[in-house]
Amino acid sequence: MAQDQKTGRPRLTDVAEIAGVSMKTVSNVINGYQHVAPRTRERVLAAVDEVGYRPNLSARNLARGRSGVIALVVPRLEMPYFSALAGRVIERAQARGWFVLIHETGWDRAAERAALEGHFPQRIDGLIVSTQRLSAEDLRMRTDRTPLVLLGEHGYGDLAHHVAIDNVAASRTAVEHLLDRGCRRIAMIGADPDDGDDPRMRGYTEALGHAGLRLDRNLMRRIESNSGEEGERATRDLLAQVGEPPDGLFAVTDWVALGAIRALHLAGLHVPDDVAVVGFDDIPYARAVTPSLTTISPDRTAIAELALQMLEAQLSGGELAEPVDQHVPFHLVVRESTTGIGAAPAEDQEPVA
Amino acid sequence: MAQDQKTGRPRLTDVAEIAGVSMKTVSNVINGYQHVAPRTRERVLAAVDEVGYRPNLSARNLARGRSGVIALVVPRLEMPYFSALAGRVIERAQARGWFVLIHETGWDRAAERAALEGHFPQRIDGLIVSTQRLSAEDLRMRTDRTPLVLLGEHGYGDLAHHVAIDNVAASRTAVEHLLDRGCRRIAMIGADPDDGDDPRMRGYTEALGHAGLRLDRNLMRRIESNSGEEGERATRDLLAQVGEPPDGLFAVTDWVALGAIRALHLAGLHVPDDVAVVGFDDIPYARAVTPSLTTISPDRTAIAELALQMLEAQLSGGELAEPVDQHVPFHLVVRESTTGIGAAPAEDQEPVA
DNA sequence: CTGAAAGCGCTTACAG
DNA sequence: CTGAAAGCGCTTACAG
Repeated sequence: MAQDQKTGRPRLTDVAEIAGVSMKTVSNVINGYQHVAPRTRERVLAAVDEVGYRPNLSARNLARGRSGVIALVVPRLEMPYFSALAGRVIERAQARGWFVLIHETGWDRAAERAALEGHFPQRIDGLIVSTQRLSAEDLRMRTDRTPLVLLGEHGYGDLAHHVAIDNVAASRTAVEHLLDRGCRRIAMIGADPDDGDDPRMRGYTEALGHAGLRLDRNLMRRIESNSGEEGERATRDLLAQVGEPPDGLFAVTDWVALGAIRALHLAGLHVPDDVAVVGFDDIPYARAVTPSLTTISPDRTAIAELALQMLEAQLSGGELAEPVDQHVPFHLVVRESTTGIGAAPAEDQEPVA
Repeated sequence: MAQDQKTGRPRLTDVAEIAGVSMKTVSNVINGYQHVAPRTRERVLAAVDEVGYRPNLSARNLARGRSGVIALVVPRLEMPYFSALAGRVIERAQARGWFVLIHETGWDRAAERAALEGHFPQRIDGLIVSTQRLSAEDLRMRTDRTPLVLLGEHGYGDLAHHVAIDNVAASRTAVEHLLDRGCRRIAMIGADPDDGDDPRMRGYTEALGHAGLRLDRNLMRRIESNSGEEGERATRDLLAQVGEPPDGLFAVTDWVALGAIRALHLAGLHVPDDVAVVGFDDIPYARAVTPSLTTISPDRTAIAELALQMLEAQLSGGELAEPVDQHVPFHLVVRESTTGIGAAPAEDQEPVA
């Protein structure tokens, strides 16, 4: 049997020869095009199986005028939320024969804008950007026409495709859980009380409102960045300034929550007996720390899958080609930081390194 | 100016035309081949700059008979050690125009062996496997000839290329640090006392030996997997069985250390005042938890870079083509779990999500 | 519903 | 040191 000259692997031609059809027909079958006689299709598939044929993606992409590469832009891959997200994006992309070019911006605004303009070391077919600093203006200014999907807290109306959980509902759920546990003085670390557009702030406000509690600005703290250090600082400041400590605390991210817990700890407060804490993101550590962290868990697989579908749609001009804002599911994971140590068992049953 | 028919991007031909040379010459310059007249090279580079030329990797790989893809095989990407490693491998691969196909085995032995045999959804040019369960026999049985580099604790002599830190020296360093802090009853969680080949066990043994301390088998605990849960269980068992608790504890991984700390905590022991703890890996969480974790930090960038170099060498039949076992640097990061809370400040200065 | 042929943008012997 | 030409393995109008 004739084979790939350089690699010894079967080629489309080999399959065609065995099946007794032309290359075009094999191509049609492999790419799932219509109008192939059922019997022909079967013969082709049998031949594919027989020789173990796998398409050469370089050749395919070259012929199609595509690179077969999409870029995923994140602040820093090493951070748990983004590595977990990247894992799912890579997985869903692989299922489509795409590779993912990971690109880190380091939270740099200019780097994020450059990414929007498609400035990558190689040509890409699509772009997924997970970041918070972009403005609507940045999007309007964009000249590059590479298909784009935005992830992250904020949507941009019809300026760009966007996938996220319903952050308002998720925050409300988190705060309602604290209310259910009997908390009445609930602090919020990491949202801007003056930003009416901040979805996590709105969820917090709504939950307290529904419970008939008044907002206490002394219990809300802005932070410079979603870091543990900032969470710790903001919580320490809060404790120093309010007479009576809060009995519940909602942090914008798990990492901020870990910092907040550290501050509570150093102030001699017990979690959750003195202060119950809820985070956001469900990073792997959330279940490994003591106390393990109650948090909002977004469906990352759904985020990745939907983002990839949106890219595909833009490439083919299909249904999802027009910018849309879509929500994916989330759920609250209840752990020790709101129920008490020992009440919920440690969950991490998988070996880890 | 003529351009890529389908994408509008400049091609090699365009550069050649502008520079007034043949495609071959441009190719020589771009690929850094010898014997191009300096003035010709300059003209070509100027033309490359002028049009912003970037090679089409699909075309290059097709012509070269390569896929431009290497596979990275890990148990689970989401686990911090592996995501951090993957980040570095992706980075070093990108620098060479390679893409990384991430492949998860879920700690399944059969999946690991299948990976060794090159069973991937697409053709790959090289294989990096980070896992612990492979045996020398698995390696000898291997029929696939794809260039391979192994990562992880164990080397395999001349059976395969291998990159790692010196695990014996690293463990010794960890335990010596505990000795320096005055610990005399040092527990080891996660090594097999009966496995003389276990490098982390050997480092532990050597350090105690040098200090003139005798080994106490009651202080050594095997675990089923490197999970927090197992670390917690083993530590709880240890505390229940020894009369006097240890004053120091060395865990095979950070995640195991987090579990151990949880057990100590629940037993009413204070870290580090009652028991000082050292982990291994320096996962991002190590610096975020309370107390932050003293640990061994392997140079992951060096691991990734060396692994890529070894793959390149095998592909080109160069110097590193013969299987070698190479070490990369590590260092001890001293944090609160051995020095006390507040003694070392929280380090995470970067915003995280 | 299927075939024959051109073309995607590179690299690489082969010549000079 | 450089050029002209074939070839990598696909896809895709174009014909039938």
